[in-house]
Amino acid sequence: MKISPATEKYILHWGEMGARWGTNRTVAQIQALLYLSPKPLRADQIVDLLSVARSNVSTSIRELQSYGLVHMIHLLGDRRDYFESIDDVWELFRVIIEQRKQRELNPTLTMLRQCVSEVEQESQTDDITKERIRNMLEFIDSTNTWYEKIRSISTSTLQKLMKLGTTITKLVSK
Amino acid sequence: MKISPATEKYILHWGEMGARWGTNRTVAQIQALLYLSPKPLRADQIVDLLSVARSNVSTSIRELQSYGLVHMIHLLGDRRDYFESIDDVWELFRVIIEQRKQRELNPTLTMLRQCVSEVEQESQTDDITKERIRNMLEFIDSTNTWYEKIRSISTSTLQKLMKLGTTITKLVSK
DNA sequence: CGAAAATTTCTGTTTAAACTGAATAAAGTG
DNA sequence: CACTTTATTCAGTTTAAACAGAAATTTTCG
Repeated sequence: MKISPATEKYILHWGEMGARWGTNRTVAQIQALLYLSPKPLRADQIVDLLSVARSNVSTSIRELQSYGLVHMIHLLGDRRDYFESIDDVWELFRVIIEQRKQRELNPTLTMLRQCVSEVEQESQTDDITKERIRNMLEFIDSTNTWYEKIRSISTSTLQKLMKLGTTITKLVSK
Repeated sequence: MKISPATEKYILHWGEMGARWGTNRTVAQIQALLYLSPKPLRADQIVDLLSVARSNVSTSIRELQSYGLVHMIHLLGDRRDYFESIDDVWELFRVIIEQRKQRELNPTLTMLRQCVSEVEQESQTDDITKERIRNMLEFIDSTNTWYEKIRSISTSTLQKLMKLGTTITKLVSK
């Protein structure tokens, strides 16, 4: 089992991108590797393929599992853990959206609600500032409900929606 | 000029969140401060309000300007630079979307297209792997065109769209 | 129950980015 | 055209996260 040039390029790029999102390079590389792999992989195989420490693989996989992007499976007569990534890109998308909601939107919503209520008491705070906080709350709130809707939409509907384009605009604008 | 408890909470939270996205704490804090500020601020005021080094403010503002989130303005008879953030949340959203497209989607699209073409030559690569790369390309491609559409939609239409909910689903599913 | 295999936890090291303060440069002003 | 104010660049320091390797733990099986 070896990594081909094209798959290596994919994995390396994914690793760089992972750093832009919340995670680190190794976590993203492992996800990419598992996504591309036609069969589930063991931790020691990942160690060989990506040349990272066994301990690093262990913690990275845990992180991926906590995101719900990677699952552990077992084979009969083999007590070692095997791992596979979600392979449906639209399902991947849904899971990531859900995670971002949990880790970013929800805490921000809580904070903004507190700010809106606290800032009302503050006579020293400018009205414009108060309104901006309210506006941001309203926006994040919209984003939040949007996320919730996305999650519940079927893949085929999602596909159609994203490709629909400005057709939708006409339906809404009037 | 001072920061109130509620606005401080906002700024600190925003700083933490910024770290989850591409940027660092200070950059995000400055954006939050400028967003909340009813008047444009000078770099030295930001230094005082956030207690960071002058040089740090300089580089952070440059980053924010490069994103298109913050603009420099001048007042008559005052040669110092003043800065203000985009204050319309929907416009903020549009600008951020555009940036993410530029910095993440476009390079990834390029990489994926290369991978798809290169992987065809690779007889050692499993068909499943090849298909997964194609699927990812198709997905990122959809996301890309979706981004482009979002950018061109007016704020009021966007607001309606996001609040619409599953009504849309019915229109599409048949 | 003890040995072997497999995995996780822990500690110390490495690495990369963020940040500061000083030095430099640029832009007005008297 | 010196002098002051303001802004940027640069070099070194700090900080935080990623990572490796060793130690410890857990699991499985004879």
